[in-house]
Amino acid sequence: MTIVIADDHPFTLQGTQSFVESYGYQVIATCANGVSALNMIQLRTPDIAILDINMPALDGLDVAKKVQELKLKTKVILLTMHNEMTIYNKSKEYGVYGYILKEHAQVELKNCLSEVAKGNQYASGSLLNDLKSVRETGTGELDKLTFSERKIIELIAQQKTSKQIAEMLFLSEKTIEGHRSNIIEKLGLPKEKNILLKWAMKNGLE
Amino acid sequence: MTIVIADDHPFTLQGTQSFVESYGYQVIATCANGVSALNMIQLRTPDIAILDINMPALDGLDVAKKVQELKLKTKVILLTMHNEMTIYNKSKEYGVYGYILKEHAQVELKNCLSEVAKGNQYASGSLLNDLKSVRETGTGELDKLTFSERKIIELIAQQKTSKQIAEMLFLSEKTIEGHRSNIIEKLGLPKEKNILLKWAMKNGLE
DNA sequence: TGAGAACTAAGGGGTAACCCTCGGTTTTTA
DNA sequence: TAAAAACCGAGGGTTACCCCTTAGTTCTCA
Repeated sequence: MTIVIADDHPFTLQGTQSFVESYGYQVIATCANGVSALNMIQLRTPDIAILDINMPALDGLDVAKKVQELKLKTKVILLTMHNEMTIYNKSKEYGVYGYILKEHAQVELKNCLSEVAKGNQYASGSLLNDLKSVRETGTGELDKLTFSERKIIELIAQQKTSKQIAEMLFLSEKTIEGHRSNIIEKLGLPKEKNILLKWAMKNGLE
Repeated sequence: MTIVIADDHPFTLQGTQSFVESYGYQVIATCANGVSALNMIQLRTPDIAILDINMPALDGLDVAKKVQELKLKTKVILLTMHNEMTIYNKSKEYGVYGYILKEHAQVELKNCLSEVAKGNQYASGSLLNDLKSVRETGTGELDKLTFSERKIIELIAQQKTSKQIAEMLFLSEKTIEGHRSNIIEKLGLPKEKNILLKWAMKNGLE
């Protein structure tokens, strides 16, 4: 089984490599960014590519997308610092085989590798717990909103005022204000000034 | 020369250790968090402690502060993902010997270690360049602010209102409002509602 | 020692985000 | 078909942020 690893932090790259090799897997290349990782994957089509999500220029998710588009047989495993629901959803969309938080990476990656080696998809247990808690408190709440409400909260996240949103959607400012109140109530947010702006920015809807 | 390393990401921890050891230095302990790092430093007083800044509970900066307070002879080197001026300033305050960005950690740490081994302070060249560029474009703008202004914008980023800030600092609400205006002017921000909140959240001051 | 910066504080004015209530229309769905 | 959502809009109110000006104190530094 051949493996390519990409991470922009040299230490993490080296650490990941030596860890993977300590379990007897063969690392055929390491890359410091997404572009060279993609090149290497196209050139050598390894069995597995372990990619950091946060890389300059082309990130791990972009590479996963490209791998899918190019119909390469390489299975992608993503490593990430942050457990964000949106990234997790996208990664499923791009046919990623594994998604691992760096915090509990040691055990996870070992299990993940052996599962992926068998051809199975892998979603780590602790990851699911983490994501569950994220869903309960955070971005997953968006499901409760209607279509127009979601459209509006996106514009709020883009720093638009009610007046601007009203103009863009050809509606009255008062209508937008009404929607705002409904959104706040549905999300169970506290009664504060700019609470929607804060929420939208915190939940990375930009 | 004895070395202790602390990082909450196992791969980075392992990578840093094997890197340091490859140059013939002796790593006597590795820690997954700041608390155990501090314990280890007090117990063994190594020559050098290489600490990640972003760790849960007690971060690298906190440990550096403690080391200084306890008058330990251990020299602290900080590793960081983000190049923030405020952290750099604080690290100087706490007598930190080295401050290195993980992006160009390999060469940097090598030089840094050999310099610190000689007893010299080390500030990396590329770091200075990075910090300069940061100052010109983004978060570095904080330098333009005075001490109290910086304190206030931090609280703004923590979602505090002027009233709350006033109570916390035992000042008049009007004083805080005055500071807000000064900050906006110094940062050259446009005249919009909540512009400071937006700026602080965007620039990750939480 | 005197100018300038920083810090403190006040008054007064504008706007936007939020709150509440009340109406109406359309679409969905039980 | 009737109730239930969703959608649209209005009036009236509170509050927080921002703007402007003025002004006294303290501190630093040339």
